[in-house]
Amino acid sequence: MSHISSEETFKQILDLHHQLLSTFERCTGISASRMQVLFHVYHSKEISQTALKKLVGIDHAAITRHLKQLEGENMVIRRTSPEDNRFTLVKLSENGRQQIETLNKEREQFLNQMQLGFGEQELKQLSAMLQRIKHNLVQL
Amino acid sequence: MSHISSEETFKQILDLHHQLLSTFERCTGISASRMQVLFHVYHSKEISQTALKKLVGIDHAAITRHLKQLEGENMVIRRTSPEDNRFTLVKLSENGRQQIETLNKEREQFLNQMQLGFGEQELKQLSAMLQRIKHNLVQL
DNA sequence: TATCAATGTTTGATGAATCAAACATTGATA
DNA sequence: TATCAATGTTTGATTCATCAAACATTGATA
Repeated sequence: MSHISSEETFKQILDLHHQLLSTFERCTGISASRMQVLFHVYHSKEISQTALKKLVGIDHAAITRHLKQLEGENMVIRRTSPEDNRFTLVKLSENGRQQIETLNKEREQFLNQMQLGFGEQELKQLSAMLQRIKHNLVQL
Repeated sequence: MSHISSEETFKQILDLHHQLLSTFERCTGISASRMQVLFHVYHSKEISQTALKKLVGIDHAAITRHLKQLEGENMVIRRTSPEDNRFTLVKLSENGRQQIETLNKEREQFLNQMQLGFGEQELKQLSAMLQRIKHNLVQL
């Protein structure tokens, strides 16, 4: 039945989301969004918090909280931009640079296992379907 | 690139999850999990909290919290089972029965819009893919 | 020079889930 | 009858995100 089917899809996405996050954290020892923050800081050398918010896709307040905690754990260094004091710039600390190697490997392992058995075509197809659902929601 | 692709899928699921929950709440005025609780209570006439936890797929502590709030809003009635005092049974209140009609319509509308343009075959295919990803995670 | 709108960040509050511990109840067992 | 393991529920604490408000900074404008 069509209704059961769409409810099923909805539940599956919610459930998968939960599985993804908890499995990611179990495998890497760090939450997915915090890893995403570190990942982008690593790739950007130095980046502003507002740019991070756009890349990671979470609220600026959450970005600040994550970074302050990572700063406290000596993973990143933050400084106010001399060019514009509104901007807080972030880069990996020495300790952070050392730990990012392991974290990236674990992250990659997780992502590889997640898509195991999927061909490029299937991933594109899945991506397209998820995009269509998102587009449908915009109409509401 | 394969790695970019799998990261993309991951981000898409996280993003879609967020869009689904916030759009659902905007359309119905109630959170998705709370609606799920009401939906199952409605369909079961009377049900235990522990059965609800299994159907809705969230923690027993969260179930208790949702139900106590719904009880406070006069949506449900809870009682200890005379057969076994460990079980708390839940059913819709009179007020709840009246409101569930509207909520169900809004929920159905949301689900119909979510899957607009999807054929049965495509939904099955999407479902299968999400299932495969979940299965992959179990291996970690 | 003072004022204004916009931007970026920080902090408090809130909602929802999980985790853990505490408590009550049940049925089995010695 | 007392003890035990298992089950169900409740509550406190925690995590993470969003929302809102407050604050600092910037560049434009009068």
